[in-house]
Order: sequence, then structure tokens, then C-alpha cells
Amino acid sequence: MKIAVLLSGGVDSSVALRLLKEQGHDITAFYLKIWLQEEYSFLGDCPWEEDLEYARAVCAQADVPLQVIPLQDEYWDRVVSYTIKEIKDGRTPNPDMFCNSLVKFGAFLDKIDPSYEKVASGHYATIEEKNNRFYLKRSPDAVKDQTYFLAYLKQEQLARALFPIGIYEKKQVRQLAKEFDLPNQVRKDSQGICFLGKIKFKDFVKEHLGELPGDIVNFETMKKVGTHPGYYYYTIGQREGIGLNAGPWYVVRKDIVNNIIYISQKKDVIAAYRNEFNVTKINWLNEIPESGSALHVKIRHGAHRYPCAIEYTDANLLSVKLQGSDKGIAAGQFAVFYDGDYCLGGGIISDSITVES
RNA sequence: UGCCGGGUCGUCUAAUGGUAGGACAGCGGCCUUUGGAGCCGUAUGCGGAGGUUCGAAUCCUCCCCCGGCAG
Repeated sequence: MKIAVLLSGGVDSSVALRLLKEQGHDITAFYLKIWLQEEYSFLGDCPWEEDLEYARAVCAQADVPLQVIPLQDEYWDRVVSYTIKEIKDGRTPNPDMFCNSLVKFGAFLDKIDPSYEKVASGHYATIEEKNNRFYLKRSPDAVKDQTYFLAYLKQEQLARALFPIGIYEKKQVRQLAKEFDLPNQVRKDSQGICFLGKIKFKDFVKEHLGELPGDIVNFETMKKVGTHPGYYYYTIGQREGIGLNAGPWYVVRKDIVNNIIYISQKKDVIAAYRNEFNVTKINWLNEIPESGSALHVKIRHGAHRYPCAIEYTDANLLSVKLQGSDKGIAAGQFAVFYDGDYCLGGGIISDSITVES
């Protein structure tokens, strides 16, 4: 089979490449230039050259051709501009969601020869084919599972995707890397927003939006207790950057119009925690679950899933009731639904509601 | 200016003659392909000058500063 492999220079995609190579496929590796670190180099070190070096080394060792595809413009248009707009609107974006759906499995597909039957990546997720439909399933490694970030793919994208390491746990992938004697076998896992690398999110925000001083108000007393550099530096549930003593303090509400951050203490569960929210712009990978379905939901990437019940308010709005509560539910974040190991799809959180206990 | 009260890490607060400790903030690390959260680890302080004492944040004197009551 003719396969395009997305190679990042990290361990996971390198192992994926070697697995496919061993299976005898006709593969070509592609390194996507999506880093905007050249623009942000003054903010910190940029490791992207190192990524490319490793990608080259891996390909040389495996005797696989490597192509470098510049996608910075597409990345800017589809991911970075969205990120900045959302932050400015006081919401909390998830750029990596669109990095997958609009760039890696989006713009990239338009750039390559259609004769590539599959596009493989190093994601921790599995795909099951049933009756000509493709279903996304969780990785056996609950921590590394990346179905959350893939929930916004379309059926056509899923049909063409291949996740060779999806059946493994991280430690097995590390072991395979060792057995393949990969040049990057001990490289640290990447983390953070992919286009920022080591750049701090706060610095990115500052570069694009500057500072806009406003009041910090105690949510219980409604009294001003301090000042902050701008509402867009804060998200719901955030502790860091408040700078007040006698805490810890957590952001519980933002007033964008008046540029006010409301804070509370952790022990104030009612003010700080949320357990009900609405979801819009939903993408279902396959069948649409019925109103009243008992599912699981992830509010963020990670192992934790909440049992939940869903209810359609109308065709485009889904009401979600969590079994449990989460103090970091923020508008703009994604909610991704699961039925057992099947990832059903997800949508964007539009608001959250405090429910009295 | 004739009267009281008070000055301890960045902030808040302990130690009342016997090694200045904690919390929060900060910083560093871990975790995590989003934001956050969480976990671990850390620097920094007795307003100043004298005095009493084996020993002073603590007791005494003076000075400086900040509140408040007098004006």
C-alpha cells in the first residue's frame, strides 16, 4: 500500500514509520513545517531544526524518502488566527484540535498526490472499520490516548487515516524505538501547543494582545482585591497569575465587557465547580447518539472521563450533565464523547452553569 | 506638636529571652501533544542605632516610619 507518513521527529511517529516499513508498505515520510517559531524566536529557543534533524536521521536509517512540506501559511490561517480570536473573545481555545482536523489531516492532504491511499501518524488511537464506516477507538494507554484531539475529524479523514502505534502503550512504543535503534529513542515527549513549542502561552498572548489592566474581584464579597494585566490571560479554573496572598485563588468567572476577573477560594465548591454545560458545533464521527444517552465525556486531554447524560436543546445545541464536577470548564474548550472505547465525536463548550448541590 | 497602638520573607501571619516557622504569591522540576489543574522542591525577612544578657524578634533607650485618639 502507498502510504504517506507524518513524521514529526519524535519517537511516536518514528516508530509508526518503522512499523509500516516492516510491513512492507511503499512509504514516504513528510515533515510538516508548521512551526511559527521563526516569528517568535525572540521569545525563546526553537527546537524545530532539531526535529527536522531527527526526522532526517530516522528516514536515512530506514531508507525512506523524506519530504518537507511548508504549511506555515495554512497553519496561520486555520489555527493561529482562530486561537488569537478566541482568546480575544475571552474564550479558551484548543489549537491542537484544529491542527489535526485542518492541517495534518486537512491542508496536508490537499498538498500530496492522491495516490497515497493512507496517511499515517503517530497518534495514540485506533480505527475500526465496520460496514465501510470508520470508527475511532481509544488507545490501550489511557494517559496517552489522543482520541480527544481527533474527535473533530470527518469520516473521510478517518477513512484515510492510519495510526500504527495506536494498539500499543507508550512504554511498548519506547521499547520498539529501542529495538529499532532509532536515533531519537530517548527523546523527551513533546508537550504544549504544537506551534509554540517551548514558548510560553502567556508570552504568545502578550505578543498579540498586549496588556489591558483590569480589576480582580472577590466573587463572594464582590469587592476589588487587586488588578490583572488583561482578562485574556485567564481562563476558568486558573490559579496561577493572580498574585494574591491568603489563597490559593481560582478564577471562577470573567466579565469580558468590563475586563473583570472574579476569583474565589477552592473550598468554595459551589462557586468554583461546574457540572453542566452546553456544547455547540458538534462533529459526530458516525451515528448521532440519542437524547438521554448515558455516555462518557472528556473535558480535556488526559485519562479522566466523566460519566454524563446528554440532551438536545435543539439540533445544534447539546446540554451535558456531568456526573461529578470540574472546576476548569471553560467556553471554547472541547467536550469529546465516548461510548465505551468508541470516541463518538465532540463539540465546543459554549457556556457552563453552576448547579447547586 | 503634648496621647495611644503598631513596624517580622513580595503579601499575610507565627515564634514573648534559647537555631526566625507557616501559608499564599514567585521561581524551578515532574506530569500532560490545548488552556488549566495537580504533585514535588526551593530563595528571600526581624525598620535603624545603641544598651542589658552567656544568649534579644522578644526587655530598655533614642531615632525613623505607619495608623488612630488629641487638635
